[in-house]
Amino acid sequence: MEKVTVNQLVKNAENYADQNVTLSGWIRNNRDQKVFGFIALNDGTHFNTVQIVYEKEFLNNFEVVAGLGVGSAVTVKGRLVLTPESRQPFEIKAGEVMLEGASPEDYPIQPKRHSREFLREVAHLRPRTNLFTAVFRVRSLLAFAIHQFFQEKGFVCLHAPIITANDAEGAGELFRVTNLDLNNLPLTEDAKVDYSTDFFGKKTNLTVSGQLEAEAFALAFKDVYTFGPTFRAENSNTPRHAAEFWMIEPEIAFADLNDNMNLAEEMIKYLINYLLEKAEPEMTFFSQFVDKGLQEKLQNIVNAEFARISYTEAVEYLKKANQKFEYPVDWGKDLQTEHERYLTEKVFHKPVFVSDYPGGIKAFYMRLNDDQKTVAAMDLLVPGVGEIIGGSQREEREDILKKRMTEFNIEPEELRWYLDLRRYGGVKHAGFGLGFERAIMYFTGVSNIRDVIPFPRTVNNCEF
RNA sequence: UCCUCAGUAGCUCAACGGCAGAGCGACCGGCUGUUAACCGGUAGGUUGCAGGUUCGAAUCCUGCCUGGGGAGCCA
Repeated sequence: MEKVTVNQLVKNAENYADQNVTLSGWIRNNRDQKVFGFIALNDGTHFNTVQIVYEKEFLNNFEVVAGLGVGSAVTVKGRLVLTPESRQPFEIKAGEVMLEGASPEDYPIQPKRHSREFLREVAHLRPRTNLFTAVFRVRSLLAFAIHQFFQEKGFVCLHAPIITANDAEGAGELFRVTNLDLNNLPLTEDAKVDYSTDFFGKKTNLTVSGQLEAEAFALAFKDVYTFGPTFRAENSNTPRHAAEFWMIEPEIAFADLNDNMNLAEEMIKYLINYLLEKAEPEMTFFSQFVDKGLQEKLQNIVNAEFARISYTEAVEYLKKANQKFEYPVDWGKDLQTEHERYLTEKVFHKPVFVSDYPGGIKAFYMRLNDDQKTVAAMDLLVPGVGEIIGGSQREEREDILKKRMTEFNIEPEELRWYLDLRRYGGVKHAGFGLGFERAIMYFTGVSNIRDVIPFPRTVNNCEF
């Protein structure tokens, strides 16, 4: 008898009609009556469950099976029957139901709606629910799609270091990496911690970005990307921030900000198309129960051209908006969340690139424009989630870069190797960072980052 | 970190100064096609923690803890 998965059955039910099959999975729901019952079985290979029909007449352990609780693992042998008249296209008439692992009555997941907050407390069990089975399959598919997109275009993937001594990026608070005895710290003569005796002989931390390393590789391979974990020790308490998250950071040489935006737009559309095609049941589920009409919205985004405006134009839009903002709009000040939301949700109703921000509010490595006031930066804002991409053309002129570093209180000698990239065959290049989780949120409609990370790490929370 | 709302049965919530309740889930029973099944019954509580006000506190006050939402930081 053939061992099959739910995925195989759903996709080729006709081929298995009236055949005997064996499948193993977990019980999502079990409804018994006097002499027969129904099990909704999910084996993890497909979003759907398969209905198992069991009858007292054909089972030697009917009472045991009828008493099996939600969450129990079973192996079922039975005949596949097409049921085109019923709600499900086919079902399994069980000849044998073998218990693999029982699930007692205190199993926390019930056949009913649970709050996201409760399910976060049972993060080890929540992948067995409809919502999370869908979210995490999409996360897996999306990770693959990202590699496929860049590999198809000939990009080289590099694994940027996770431990780094770069202390000069200014991208937020850092997690210190050390193996010093914290209860007995070695001190220097002036009573500071003596890092020279630490593992690396210097102060080190977890990476906040692989960009600087990616630039080095872009100036060898031309087009590269990183895809890895990133760590920020910010005390951020929002549905969009986590202490550990993943980023995709492409970096392209002989390219400017416009090439950069073209790449970002092409990538977003590729990823959406991939999900609409490869995650049909999951996307339909999100569209029905998480974010009404999601599929149609995403389809529209694929067909639309993303809006592109400069920061200066954005400020003009905001100033003539007949809407009261809590924070005043003024050229030179950073855009607030309410401003970004207005632009993408009220003005354009689609993703919008905002580019060429004032130099004072952006990072030191962004290329100074000819106006001497703005830098070649770009953010991609999307409805609902806000900023999912931040990028720029990098400053390739060593003298200007040095000057910018000084303005940001960064000692150029600390990033000697980074300046070398400009000294030896330096060319114009650009790149961006895509927040992987924010992309998942945008594509699924799930509004809290804690619900798109298997075991999320946030302030005061490192369970599991 | 700041602002704001909430914490009552396993889950979702009601009771808002006077006997702590419902729906769902669980358990027991019934039901010959159910599908978040249905019908009947049973069990289940230190009302987040500590203190205070009151004859009396889930309810009012203070502090703390935890969670949600908003803001900042950003991806």
